[in-house]
Amino acid sequence: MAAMKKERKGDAYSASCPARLVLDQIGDKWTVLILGVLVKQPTRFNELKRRLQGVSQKMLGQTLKKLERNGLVTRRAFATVPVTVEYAITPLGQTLAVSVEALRRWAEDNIREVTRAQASFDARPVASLQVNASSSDAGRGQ
Amino acid sequence: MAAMKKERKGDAYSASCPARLVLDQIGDKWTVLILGVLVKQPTRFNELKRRLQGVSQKMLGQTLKKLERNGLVTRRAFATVPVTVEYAITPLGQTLAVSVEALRRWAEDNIREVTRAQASFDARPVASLQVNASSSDAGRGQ
DNA sequence: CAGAATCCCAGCCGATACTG
DNA sequence: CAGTATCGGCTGGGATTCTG
Repeated sequence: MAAMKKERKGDAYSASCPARLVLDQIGDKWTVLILGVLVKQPTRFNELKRRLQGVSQKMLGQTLKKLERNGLVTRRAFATVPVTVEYAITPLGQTLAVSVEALRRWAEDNIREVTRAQASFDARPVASLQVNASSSDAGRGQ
Repeated sequence: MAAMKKERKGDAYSASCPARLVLDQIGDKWTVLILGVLVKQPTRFNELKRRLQGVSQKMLGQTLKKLERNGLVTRRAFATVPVTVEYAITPLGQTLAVSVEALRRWAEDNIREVTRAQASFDARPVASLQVNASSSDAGRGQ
């Protein structure tokens, strides 16, 4: 019981690092957006679906369940005529949302510079790549 | 494999939000770990591979190239006998690393609470679901 | 040593259909 | 309204092989 899990060599880094936990949670396509809505106010399922244009029921439900399981959002069901369910962010979820917000700010502050770097990268000659190619091919780098 | 730029109406939310940019960059399996190594000191390819136990050459090279393209790391090649290549984090990359570090701290600070939430979630009765009856479950009301 | 190219599987995610 | 279940495409990513 007191024994700690010794990690396998292959997955060691990932599994042992708590950072994995966060990235597995927010790394997907919708979590951050959902959090972004819920941090403002509690929201019902379909309302959420409406706000996150493009999300499927499956992914919305799946992501919400994951968030709920991790204690980041709560689910409250009301026994109204057509069932009503409201999702709300938890205090724990709010603290996460803050860190995520920092990331979003970073993106907004630096998107210009990143875009510039990309353009610069894409524009360069790709030196030291096949010089005597079989066919005359300028091979545009990815 | 080829990177195609294609606008789709379904991805509008994602594409328009700069937050997507960050998550697309750090949401993968290795970026954060690579950044974690490079933020301490410049590192060669195989040294990097050694530190990130479990990464494949493909993913390491791919991820490094993406980081380089986004201006987060630099690549310097030395014309030594067996070629030597050193990767280093850029100032821009360092600012990102700071935000990522915040996320990592969040994870470390809250992993206990998340784990507890998960256990609590997994232990609850799940009303109106068929019982598989493999072993008696003490339904803890929540 | 550094990296590109290929094969292939697991999982994410969307579209659709069904339930309560 | 609020989900769940299933099928299928796409892609992330690991193992392997080849080059300079």
